[in-house]
Amino acid sequence: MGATKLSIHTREQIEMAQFAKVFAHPARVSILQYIASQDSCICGDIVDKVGLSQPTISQHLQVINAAGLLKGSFKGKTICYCLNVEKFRQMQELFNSYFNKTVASCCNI
Amino acid sequence: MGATKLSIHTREQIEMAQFAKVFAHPARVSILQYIASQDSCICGDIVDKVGLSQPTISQHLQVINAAGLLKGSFKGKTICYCLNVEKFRQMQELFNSYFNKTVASCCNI
DNA sequence: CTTTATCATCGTAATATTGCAATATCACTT
DNA sequence: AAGTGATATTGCAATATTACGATGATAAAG
Repeated sequence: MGATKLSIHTREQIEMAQFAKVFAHPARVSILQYIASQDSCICGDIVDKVGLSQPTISQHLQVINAAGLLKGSFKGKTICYCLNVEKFRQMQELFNSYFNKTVASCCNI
Repeated sequence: MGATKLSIHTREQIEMAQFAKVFAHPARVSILQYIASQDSCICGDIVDKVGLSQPTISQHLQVINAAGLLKGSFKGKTICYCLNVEKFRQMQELFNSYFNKTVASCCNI
């Protein structure tokens, strides 16, 4: 065993986990910060900025992209990585909604 | 090789990742929802509710606890797992702050 | 003091993640 | 067509995570 049991969880719980996984590594937190901080979505600079090798950055970008949080043109010499702001906002809503629901009632010891 | 490089990241990025890791597994999302939904912080029922073995639930609880999100009396027959609402709110603030900062400026393609 | 119920811990197997070197790909230039 | 620069893919080693059975610890009940 070692693989996550998905069948016992709800679609919402799995979705939360998938989004959270994006931020569950400091490199990806850093990458997203950098992408958003640049008006002109520079790409290869992420490698220099974050301090990991190019293949490793590429791998992290795939994880972020798989969650639908990236947007832009992915072909050509200079690839433009942009934030998918719409998706990002949706995710923010999901987190906030979950957080607010969770903080509902609790025994106060 | 396998372990996360921590030295190249900021304290904030690492903190974000640590909190996000809590929600990066559907079982922990489910556990937190359950704990918060019960006024009386019942404990062993989590095992029945979530559908994983008792040791596995215990392991997940440790991860949540390590992030400081749990509170209560941890001794005796009936252990009372409660949400650390204060810490939870702090975390929510951290996420919201990060999200809002990140959605700042981006090329619009 | 023994039993019982409730959790935690240990040990272990299966799988996933992280990171990099080497290599491939792909578009543009010359 | 060959070269160049930028990114993706592959393959591998090291480590982390997930899950569970077995066992240990502890408090309440008998």
